[in-house]
Amino acid sequence: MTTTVLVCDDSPAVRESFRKSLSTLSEIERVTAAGSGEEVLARYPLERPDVVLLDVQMPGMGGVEAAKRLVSSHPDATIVMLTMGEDVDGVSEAIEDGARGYMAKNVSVEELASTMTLVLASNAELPGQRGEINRPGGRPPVLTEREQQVLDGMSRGRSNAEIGRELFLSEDTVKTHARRLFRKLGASDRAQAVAFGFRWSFLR
Amino acid sequence: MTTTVLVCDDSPAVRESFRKSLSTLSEIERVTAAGSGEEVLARYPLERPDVVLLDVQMPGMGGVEAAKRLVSSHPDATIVMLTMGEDVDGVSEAIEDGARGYMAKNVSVEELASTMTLVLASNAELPGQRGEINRPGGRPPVLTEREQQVLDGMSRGRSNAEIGRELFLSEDTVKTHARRLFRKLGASDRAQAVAFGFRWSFLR
DNA sequence: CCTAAAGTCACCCGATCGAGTGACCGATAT
DNA sequence: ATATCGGTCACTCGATCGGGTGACTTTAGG
Repeated sequence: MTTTVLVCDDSPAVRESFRKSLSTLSEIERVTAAGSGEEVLARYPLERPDVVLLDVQMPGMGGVEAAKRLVSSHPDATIVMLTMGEDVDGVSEAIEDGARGYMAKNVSVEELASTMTLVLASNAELPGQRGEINRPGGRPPVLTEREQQVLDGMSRGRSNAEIGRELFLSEDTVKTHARRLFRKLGASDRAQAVAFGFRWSFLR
Repeated sequence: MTTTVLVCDDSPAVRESFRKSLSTLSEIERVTAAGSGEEVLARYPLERPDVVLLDVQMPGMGGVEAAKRLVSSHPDATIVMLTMGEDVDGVSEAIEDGARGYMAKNVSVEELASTMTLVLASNAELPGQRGEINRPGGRPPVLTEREQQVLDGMSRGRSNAEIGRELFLSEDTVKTHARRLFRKLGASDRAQAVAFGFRWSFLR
């Protein structure tokens, strides 16, 4: 399954503890560790772990803030909060912001295993394969020929004017198709449109 | 193999003739037809045929000009020029511009078959799989962590300022990483950078 | 029959981008 | 010992982008 986990806690002891426990689980392929919320935000896009275990209380950016920012930049991130026990308020806030669950730091290996299984199972409700996960929700949008041609031009680094020249259209017309394309894909700019184009297999 | 061919000739009779002949070849999956150079340029990005058969002499945009424009926008296109026999000058010009070969319009089915086999075989010298073909030449560039993070942000539709906020960097710093990223990928803007990101598997 | 969708083109406007340049720092390589 | 590379930040400038709006036409659908 190549399941990877990113553990974040300011205490090296806790990180090592989780790393060791997680390594004993057969479904976990790789475990990496971070010591701060900032580090999590920096590493997430590089490692793209399947699950992030995030301590609630940390110096600097707390786990709740880190969860919030992580969710806003990566809505598909799977986050499980770690708590010592008494910060119920922070946990519930993080869960409202998108964390999938919580767990006490002093869990047994058995509890850890069942929690991870549960979280990964709920992941399995999603399309499943990596690459499917990044797809925006809902059914694939239907693009017109023009929209596909414009998207294709964008992916080749062409400006709207250049695309117009290639397709024998005015730049303004290209912009109209581009605007409709963005709406259909839910993209905010051409870079994101190209990304969605690949994820929906409009581009190769 | 799902090999597809796009035939372009201003004469419907010639188009139909090639369509029929090509259909008898087992390695050809699908044949589509166009009646002008403009149509070829418009349809290519939509159909992405494996081979384009292009008549040299056509009203409006000639086959040579069409080949030139097609190659400039799609360097990986495989083009075979079709000639009645006397336009050697145009054929050689098209070949210099990127066409893979030429063929007389009155070829027998056997000659057609051997030419297609040859062209498809020389295609096989390339990486092979669709999706590999679109990769820029050379070895995959080595991106730094920052460059990957910036690329990731771009694929999510973030502006440079937003990426800066996510990574705790100034917008100017993000722009510097973006510029270096473009250089390494050979991209002219963020949309193309994202496209290359997917093709090099930096993005998913 | 009329509406909706797609295609075409135009004008305005503020935000963003990308190029170019220069600079300082630390680590690594030569 | 010095050069290179990656990371950081700043400033300028012209080009491009994306939003908003409106309008005309054709085709398809209800």
